Amino acid sequence: MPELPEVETTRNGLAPHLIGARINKILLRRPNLRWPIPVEIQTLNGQFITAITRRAKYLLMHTDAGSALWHLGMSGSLRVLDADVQPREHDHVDWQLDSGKILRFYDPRRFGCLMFQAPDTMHPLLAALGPEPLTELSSEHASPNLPEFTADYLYERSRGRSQVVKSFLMDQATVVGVGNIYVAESLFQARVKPQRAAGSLNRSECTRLVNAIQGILRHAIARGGTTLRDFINPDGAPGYFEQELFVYGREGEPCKVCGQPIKAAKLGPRQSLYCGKCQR
DNA sequence: AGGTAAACCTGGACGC
DNA sequence: TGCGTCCAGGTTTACC
Repeated sequence: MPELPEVETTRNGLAPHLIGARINKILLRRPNLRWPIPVEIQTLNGQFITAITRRAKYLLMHTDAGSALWHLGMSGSLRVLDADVQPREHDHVDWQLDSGKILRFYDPRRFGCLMFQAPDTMHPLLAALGPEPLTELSSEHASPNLPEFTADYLYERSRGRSQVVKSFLMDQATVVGVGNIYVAESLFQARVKPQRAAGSLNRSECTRLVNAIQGILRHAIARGGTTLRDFINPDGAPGYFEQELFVYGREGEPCKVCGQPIKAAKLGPRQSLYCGKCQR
């Protein structure tokens, strides 16, 4: 489901409810999501949540005794509810808080995860991630020696790569947070065809791509993310960015810039939407 | 080492 | 109405 803007929207919605709250009980309705939920997660019982941060598409909830590391996968969502709200099917995890609220994780496809990160360590899942695209939102959990996400960085990193630029940008080792929606929108705005080889990008195209990725992610965050199917923020509101999509989900519809029908191609296993006239 | 395919899951949309 | 097929916002793992 969620790309960086949806995870950031979730973080923004959760923070006022969670920061300073005490975790009274962690209820697991099943032992595993994508992976087994480690028993150490119960270390967080009785702890106070001191901060909630995001690294790539992961959310981290911190306490003095360690941190919870969440990923929402394709269909996961986190909401804060009154404690008497009955769980639905696929409501897999509840945290009961001293405020009388519960933090509830819902994830039908179970591609999400809940892991434990010990104090002053970095979970292996975070180790190979590339730079954050938005410097103003870069978390302190990124390795200090990561490069900045700039046109120079993108240009140098793409040299010699035969991989299509769309897959290259979705690779979380290149830049984090960009998934299938926002890569399509960014490539459109930068006027770059998704099937181009990454190594064929010139400096000016790298500049356009960095600007497009940053601008679109910022704009989507300001809109509360994109709601397709069932994304809602922790307070139950949808995102409003889908009204501003130029190519994603618009196969056959006229390009909002030139009027040509939007095309679809399979790149790797995934659908890629683009305009054959505007993107070169 | 880089690149690709398969794997993990469920639910909804579609065609017959 | 029912069943089979395909598709979906992600990422790891196993292979060439």
